Amino acid sequence: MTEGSKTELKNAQVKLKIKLAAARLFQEQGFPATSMRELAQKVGLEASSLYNYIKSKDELLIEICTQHSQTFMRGLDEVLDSSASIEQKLTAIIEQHVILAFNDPSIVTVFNDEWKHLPLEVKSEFIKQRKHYENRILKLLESGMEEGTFQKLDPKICLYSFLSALKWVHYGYKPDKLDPKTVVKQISEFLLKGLMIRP
Amino acid sequence: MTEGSKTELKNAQVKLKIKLAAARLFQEQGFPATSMRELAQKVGLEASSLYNYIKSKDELLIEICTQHSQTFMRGLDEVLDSSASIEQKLTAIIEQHVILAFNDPSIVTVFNDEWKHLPLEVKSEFIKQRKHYENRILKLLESGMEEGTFQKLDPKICLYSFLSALKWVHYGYKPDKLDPKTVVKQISEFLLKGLMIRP
DNA sequence: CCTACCGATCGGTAGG
DNA sequence: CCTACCGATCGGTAGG
Repeated sequence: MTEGSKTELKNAQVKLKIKLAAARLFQEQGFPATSMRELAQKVGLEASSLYNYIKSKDELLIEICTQHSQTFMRGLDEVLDSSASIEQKLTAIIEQHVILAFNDPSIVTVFNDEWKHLPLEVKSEFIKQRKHYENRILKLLESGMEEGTFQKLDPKICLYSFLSALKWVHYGYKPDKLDPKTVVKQISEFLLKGLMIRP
Repeated sequence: MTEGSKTELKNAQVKLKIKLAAARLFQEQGFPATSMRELAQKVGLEASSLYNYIKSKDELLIEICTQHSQTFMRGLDEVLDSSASIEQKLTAIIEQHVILAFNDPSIVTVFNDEWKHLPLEVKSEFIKQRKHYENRILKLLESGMEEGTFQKLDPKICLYSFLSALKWVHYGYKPDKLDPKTVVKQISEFLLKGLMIRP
């Protein structure tokens, strides 16, 4: 390993540290309300020194959002390409969301709430990706309705309600120390079988 | 009617106009990213003139959030005090959320997403109110489980999933021109009976 | 309701 | 990696 690549490695580590601190601040205060001075303080640098590791404040948001977007996409590929039943696939999608929300709550929050502050160009690409992601799950719901596994309801309303229902795990109020596995099981039961008791 | 009260009436109208424009901007860009210059332009004034009608930028956010909080609370009182069955009460809560989201999407979005920018004092009161609101619905879920209407699941997970599932109606992507009544019916079916078909 | 303006803070750069 | 600093913009006020 040359001296040069060692430096690059170190730089990448510092950049990662900056990115994680940024995710936490963006989560707590939102992207526009977070200043580079504040971020610098969190990682023990002066504001101007940050620019040795990153290009701009925007870059941080872009990398957080797009990396997470790719993680989601890859996870969805894996689930949909499997030979599992439709019901199993849907449970796997729930599991994927919950585990990501447990592991990286800050990043998931930024991904969910702060994408609207992306620069215009990147934002429209982000929306396109998300639309694509949603459409693939929509197809899954529709085929489940066709094959008689799922109730015949408005697929889009189901889709949005389904995805929204998963969007609380990453927030502060984790119910009393529940482990991810239990949460997955309970949410799956709630979404697949409904609140009302079965006759 | 005196001249003075006429002026007050006019002032109140302008203030309302400012508040609605603010809600729309806060929704689109978030509270910190919205400038008073921008808001002034939307209502056809100079930035400094806004301060004849409002005290501060914070005041706008405070009034939007607390007014909506009170609307929610009053609606919940009405539902819970009625003699309806638990199932009917839950449907009525869904209906309340959906109708508010259809009528005032901007205000609902600000209420949901921008409350974290409230001044510290007001914010903790806001969180307290919301907690109270959540607890009353939690009790409803728990009593439904006890009396055998609802599945016995973790009540808090149900509560959060239930409330989250209602949080997409106010966003841009209204599925193709659906009317509120249909949305209420579909969401209720989805949440109460679940995705899987009944045996 | 506007013009003129304030101090503070922003993201980011130059230069070393 | 820091000191020193830039132009731009912020929320808000004075005074009329």
